[in-house]
Amino acid sequence: MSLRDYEMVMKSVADPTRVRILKLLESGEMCVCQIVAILELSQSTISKHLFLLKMAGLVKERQEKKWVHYSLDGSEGVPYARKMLNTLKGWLNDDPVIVRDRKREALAREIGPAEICERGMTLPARRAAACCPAPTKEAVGSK
Amino acid sequence: MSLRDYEMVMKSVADPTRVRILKLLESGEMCVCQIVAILELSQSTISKHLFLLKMAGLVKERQEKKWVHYSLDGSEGVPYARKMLNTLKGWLNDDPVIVRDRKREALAREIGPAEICERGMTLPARRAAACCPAPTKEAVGSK
DNA sequence: CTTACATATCGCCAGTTGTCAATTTGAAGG
DNA sequence: CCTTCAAATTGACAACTGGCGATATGTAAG
Repeated sequence: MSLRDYEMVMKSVADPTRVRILKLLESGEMCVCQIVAILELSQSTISKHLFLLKMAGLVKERQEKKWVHYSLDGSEGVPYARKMLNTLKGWLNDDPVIVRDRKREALAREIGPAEICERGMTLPARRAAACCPAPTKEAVGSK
Repeated sequence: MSLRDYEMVMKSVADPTRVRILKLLESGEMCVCQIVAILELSQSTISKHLFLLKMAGLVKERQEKKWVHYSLDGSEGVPYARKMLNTLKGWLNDDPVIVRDRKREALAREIGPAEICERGMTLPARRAAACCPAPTKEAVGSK
């Protein structure tokens, strides 16, 4: 609750990659492999960032089967983290990078961790608009 | 208003030295030499930090005679800065480092920029509690 | 016990950051 | 014009940071 804690929280949220992760988790918990696939950074890099976010009290983890799911924390006892998570929810929502991440996030949530891991932690091309067995429409040319 | 601006503001407030400066300015504008004297860092270091804070929209400057006075900015148009300055006002007020700075700040405001600069940007010893000629003994243990 | 696999950790490298000493800038006064 | 002096700028250097590949860890399955 002193300068040290403050610094850890603020340095955590000041990094662009970490804030991207936090923005992803705003809509619910997420598997490590999903985050890797969305952000297109190496698995070790994401893992390190998640560790720092956890240390700062910004995220917490939950293990299920062989996947680890992260979600926003901001519990009592970490007032700086709590406040910043809340503030962040109203920020950056129309930033181009965040918007792009959100599109990939939607895709990642659709297909789930299992398939993402099978694909080597990648998303299936960039068909955010229309996809594989496009049931009714042939809206392929949109964007 | 995008990730870039966000990053500049957040990295600015994440640094311990810069947050100490911001906390000093909460009680009013302050001359560069006063900040140097209070924080006991080199003049060039303080100057660089002030530059970064200014770039982020967190402080503004005002020239008077041969001194430059800095004060909190947080005007419209820099929403991140504005919000963070406000949030900061409620934070760190009982942190030991900040408390110590505040004591030295009081002294620096008493004697003013002119005398501080004459003294080579230093404060007259630490008589915040009791000092040099320690007149009576009872005031020492107040803390 | 061994294999497979998702995640964590380690070691390394390049780029950034915070600090200081030294110098430059620029305004006020002689 | 020249001096003075507060503040800004520059250059150097050590420390820290964010990225990656390689390896270790731990869990689930065979």
